[in-house]
Parts: sequence; C-alpha cells; structure tokens
Amino acid sequence: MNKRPTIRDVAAMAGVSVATVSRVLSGDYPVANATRTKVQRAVRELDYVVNAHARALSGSTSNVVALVMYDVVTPFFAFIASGVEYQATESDRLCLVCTTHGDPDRELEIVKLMREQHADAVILVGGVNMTDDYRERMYRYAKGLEDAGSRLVLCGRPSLGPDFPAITVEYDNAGGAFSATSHLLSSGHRRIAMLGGPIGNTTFDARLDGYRRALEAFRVTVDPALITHGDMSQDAGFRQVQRLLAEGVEFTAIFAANDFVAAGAMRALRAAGKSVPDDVSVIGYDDTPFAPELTPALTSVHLPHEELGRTAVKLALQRGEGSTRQHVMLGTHIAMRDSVRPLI
Amino acid sequence: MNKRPTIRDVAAMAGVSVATVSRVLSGDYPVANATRTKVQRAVRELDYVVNAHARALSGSTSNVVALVMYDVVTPFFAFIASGVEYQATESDRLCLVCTTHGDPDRELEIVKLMREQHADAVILVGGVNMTDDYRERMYRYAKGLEDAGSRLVLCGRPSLGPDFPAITVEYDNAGGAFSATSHLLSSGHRRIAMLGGPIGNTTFDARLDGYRRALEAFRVTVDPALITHGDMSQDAGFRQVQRLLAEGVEFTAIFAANDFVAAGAMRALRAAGKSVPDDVSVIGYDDTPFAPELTPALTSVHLPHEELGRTAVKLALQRGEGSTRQHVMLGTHIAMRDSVRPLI
DNA sequence: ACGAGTAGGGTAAACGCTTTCTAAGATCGT
DNA sequence: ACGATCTTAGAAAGCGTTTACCCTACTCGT
Repeated sequence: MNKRPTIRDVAAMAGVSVATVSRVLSGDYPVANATRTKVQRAVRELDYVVNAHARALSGSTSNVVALVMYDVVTPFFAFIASGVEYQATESDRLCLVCTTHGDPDRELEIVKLMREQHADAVILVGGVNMTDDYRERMYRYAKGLEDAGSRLVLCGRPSLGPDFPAITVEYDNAGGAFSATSHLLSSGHRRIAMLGGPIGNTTFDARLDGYRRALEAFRVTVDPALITHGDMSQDAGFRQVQRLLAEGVEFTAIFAANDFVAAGAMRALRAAGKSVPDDVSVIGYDDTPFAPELTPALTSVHLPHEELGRTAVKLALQRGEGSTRQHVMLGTHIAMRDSVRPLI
Repeated sequence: MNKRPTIRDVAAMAGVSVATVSRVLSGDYPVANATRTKVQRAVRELDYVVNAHARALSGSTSNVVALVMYDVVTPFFAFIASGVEYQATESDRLCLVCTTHGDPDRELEIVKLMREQHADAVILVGGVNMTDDYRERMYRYAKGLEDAGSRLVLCGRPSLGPDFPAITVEYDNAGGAFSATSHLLSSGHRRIAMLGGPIGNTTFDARLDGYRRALEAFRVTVDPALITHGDMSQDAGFRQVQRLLAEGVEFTAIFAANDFVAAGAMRALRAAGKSVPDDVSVIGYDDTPFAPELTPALTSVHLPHEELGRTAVKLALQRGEGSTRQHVMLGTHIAMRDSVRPLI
C-alpha cells in the first residue's frame, strides 16, 4: 500500500512550488499553460487528490451540507432528503445525513458535531413541539452554528420570527388541509372526521387548523367528537376509526393527518364492512408513493417534498446581505384519486 | 458574531497548555483531576467545540462513513441507508450520503471525493452490470481508497473474488428467488411467469437463476415464453403482464423481480378482469413497506435491508488481520400474505 | 529608452489540532 | 536519605493545504 501523495510530491515531480500546484488545482490564479500542463500530468501520474481536511482547515469552507431528520425511510423525509442531496451535489457539496428519531439529546449532539464539521448549512427537517424549551434550544443552536459559519435552516417547520437567525422553508400545511377539507365539503360532506396527529406538533396542529377554518368557511360547526388524535402510524388510523365506529359517531368522510393514518383508516372501514368511497370518503396528506396503490387509490394532499429540500440548500448557500433569515412558503395541491365521492 | 474559540483560547483560560486541553478532550492520557476540571469549565464557558478538520488532519481518521447508492427514496436503498446510518452513529461516525442514479461518471467522481475526505469506509450499494469495465473500475477504486486508508464495501452486490481488496455483504438473491418459486410450485403452480429486471444486472440475474433452479428442482421445464424483462418499475410490470396476456401465454402464477413490478402486474391483471389470487397468484421481492397495503396484500421475499447496512459498517470499521476482504451473505425469508393461493 | 503595469511563480506564515519528546515534582523502596 | 519510578504537564514538530506578500521579467505607452 503506497502512502498517498501530497501536494509536495506533485510539486516535486512537476518541478514547481506547492503554491503553483495549489493554484493550478483551484484555477483562480493565472498560471502559464506549460506549467499547468506539467502540474496536471504530475497529478495524473501520482493519482493525487487533495486532502479535504487540510483544505477545509486552511481555507474556511468544508463544502458539506448537513441534513438532520427524524428518520431516513419515511417517505416524507426520504423525498426531502432526495431534494437536499440533489441540490447539494448541484452546488458541489457533500451531504451528511443524521437522524434523531425524535430525541432532543441526539439532536443537540448532532448540532455539536456539525459545528465541529463546519458544515456550510444545517437543515433541520420536520414538525416539532413548539415549546419554550424548543425555542431556547433553537436559539442556542443558531448562535453556535453562526459562530461556526454555518447557516441554520428550518425545513417543514414554522419560522421562529423574522429576527431569528435562521432560514425557514415551509410548505402550506394549513392551506393544504383547508383545500382537502373544502374538497370534501364541496362534495357535500358535512360530518367529516379529522384523524389528527400528536397534539402540539406544529405540522399536525396546522393541519387541524386548516380543517377547522374550512369548516367555518362553509358555516359548518366543528364537532369535537369528530376530532381524534394519535401518532402518525397506520395502527393509529386503524384504532381511531375503530373507536369512532364503536362510539357510534356518525361521519361520511375522513380527513387523515397523513397517508399512513389514512391507510389504517381505510383498513378499519373495510374491516367494519364499510366501503370506501361508497359509504365513507377518505383523504390523506403527504401524497406518499403508495397512495395511488391503495384500493381505492387514495386522494391526498401533495407536498413539494423535493423542492422543499432543494430550496433549503439553495437559500442556505446563497451569500449576500439578508440571506441569513429568509422565509419561504411553498404551496400544495390535491392529488385527486378514487377515495372521495360526492354525497348525493 | 464571535469568532469561534480555538484550543489555545481554552488553554489560556484554563491556564494550561494546549497539549493538556487536547488530552483532557480525548481522555486517553492521565490528567490530574483538578486540571481536568479547570479545562472542562473553560470549555463550557467558551462553548468550545473541536475543529473536526484540524483533528482529522492531525490524527488520521475522519470518522466519516460514505454511502453511495442509486437513489435515496427507493425503499430498498432507504432501508439499507437506515441500517448504515444506525450503525455509523453507533460507532461514533458521521454518514455521508451520495447518489449516482446509475451514472458511472458520477460514481467515479464520488469515489474521488471520498478519497479527498478520507472516509473510513465507502459503501457501494446495489446490483450492477458485471462487465469487464466494471471490474476494472472497481479495481481502480479499491486501490485509490486503500491508499487513502478507506475500506471499500460492496453491499448487495456480488463479491469480486477472495483476492479483491474489498468487503462484501450480500443477501441471498438466488436463494430468495428459489424459495419464492418453490413456494408457488409446492402450491401446485406449474406455469409460473417470471417478470425479470434488466438483463445483465447481477441482482435480477440472480433472481432469475433462483427461479430456474427451483423449476429444475421440481422437474418442471423452463419455458422461455414465461420469462420477460423490463426495468424495475411498476409500469414495466404492467406492460409485461399485458403483453403476456395479449400473446395468449398461459400462466397461473407470477414471480416478479420486485414489489414494484408485482404491483404493476396486479394492476394489469385486475384491468384484464383476472382476480389475484383466485385466477393468478403473485409473489414479489424486497418486501417493500407497501406490500402489505396492496389489495390483496402481497406475498414477498423479505430482505434484511437494515442488517445489510449495519453489517457493512460493522465489518468495515473492524480492524485487524484479514478484515479487509471478508464476505458475508445474509439470508432471506418469505413474508406470506394473501396474493398466493394453492392451485386445486 | 524608461517607468508603470501585469503575468507568473516562489517563500513562508497561518489554519487548529495531536503526539512525541522532555522534564519537573511526587512517591517509593531500601 | 537517595536514586528509581510514576505521574503530570509543557514545548514543539508535524499534518497538507491556502494565501498574503514579495520578487522577477516582460509588455507597453509615450
């Protein structure tokens, strides 16, 4: 095993100084053609590659973007990751991926690691519980990262205010829920069950809010009995519908917190001998890839997942005045399929 | 914005030398308790974090594991990534994720980047076209990475031989296909269509091979008319079944290259008025999360995705003699669900 | 023909750590 | 009480780049 060559070896072989080699490699300084050629040949000959750490230490950017999310397999996160990865390589950056599984300690640990790494951007993805503790934590993160020269990006979670030193890239959670609910309402449904997510989570609170606002816009009173909560799993959807049925709550449509919950709901409905969409219409959220594969194909609120990720990176990497605290909100739309039917 | 503190600042504040600070931080050298406390207080006071690049430059490990795959959203890859990420953080490593989308140039580029980064391990995931060009490319990669002190891991693709300087972690593709096909055969099916993947891809060739071997084991002659090829998409599955039907090829069961293809096949069957599993049994591969959500729930070959990822990292990080060219093969099993029915 | 300007390239000082080498006290056996 | 041994800590030499600074040799305009 050969020791890997350094820039000095290249310089020696090419018969120039290390400064010249460095200049040829970064290409931002005039170098005579003959010299450039000699250096390039030496590089090829030795199969030389720069040492990224030395470069990062000397220069000051690490060319790394960090992505911090709940997990890596949930389609919601996977698609955002896809967008981030895409834009990162587009911008000649590498992409570090970390998962928290919801553990704040792990999150703290990761932010520390990213400060160590001098990541150009740290992108925190997904809804949260908006507590004072959370705000304070974020403030500490923002400070630490700023000192390390990193941009903090909140992706798919609300802004912490225009004064907060972070970029925010969200999508219109409440708006999507409003559309979805309105879609059911204008199809004639009035008894619409809302299978919510965990209480306090910004994402699901916003979806619930959109639901409420749509009902109000249609002058339908919000019946608390129709609103349930659970985690975001299929099982949760299943059980919530089971309970609703057991309690004899009447409804002709369901708006689910996300597609997993919707899938569980449809399963419970089927188990109870109810047909979707003949007896009950169902609409989901996130437009997960399996939505069109369900029977019936699930109508769902489509999110610009990948664009969310791409935008996060793009904004974080863009330099210049005021670029540290932008706020963008992306729109959603309904992907209409077969799980909703007008009430006659 | 404060400049971030360095180890010298900590040393100054604690009234000790930088060497002592370094030793307190790495904790592998005896330091008096009083001194340790002083240093730790200074660290907390200044909110100091080490500079990972300086550390990597000085020491010689970067504590980074790189994952190179086709994409990030396909469940097959996402679950492997999940395992890699898990084991990486377990081993105090960060996880760099790169995608190739099948582009060899991009792959080359990534390997170069990983040499620059001194990644502890570079994990290449997924099936490939086993050409001479490929072997040669891998050999170059292995050389370059070895010189950079990185381990090369081939994950979910065949070994390049015991002399090749890489670790291989595969799962039993042919074995899984053998089991799946045997399952259909022992349910009485004899006319089993095989909806294959792209020709030449190691993964799908192996699955096809397992199919063949199972038929032979049951003394059923392999009918080429029953074997089709396509990419691994749902559309491909749909079209392949459509064509089979149009050509009047008779079959009572389908073994699909993967679950996407199986989903497409079921759709085509339904479109043609055939019932699954009453008219045709279907079995998929990969046991994707949506498999149980299909109607009927899809029987599929379950892969140890996460374990594959975890094992890749574990082997790559384990030091010692002979640890650079191990080869492990993980087993598969059939997840039985509702898409297969015995032929009476 | 001459000073200004520019292209091309070398020298050496950072960058922020780890680690080897060295040395001063403290502790101990005899 | 005195060398030997241990513990603890500092000085300084890298690690492999980038870049500020400096210098030389041309090219021009006049």
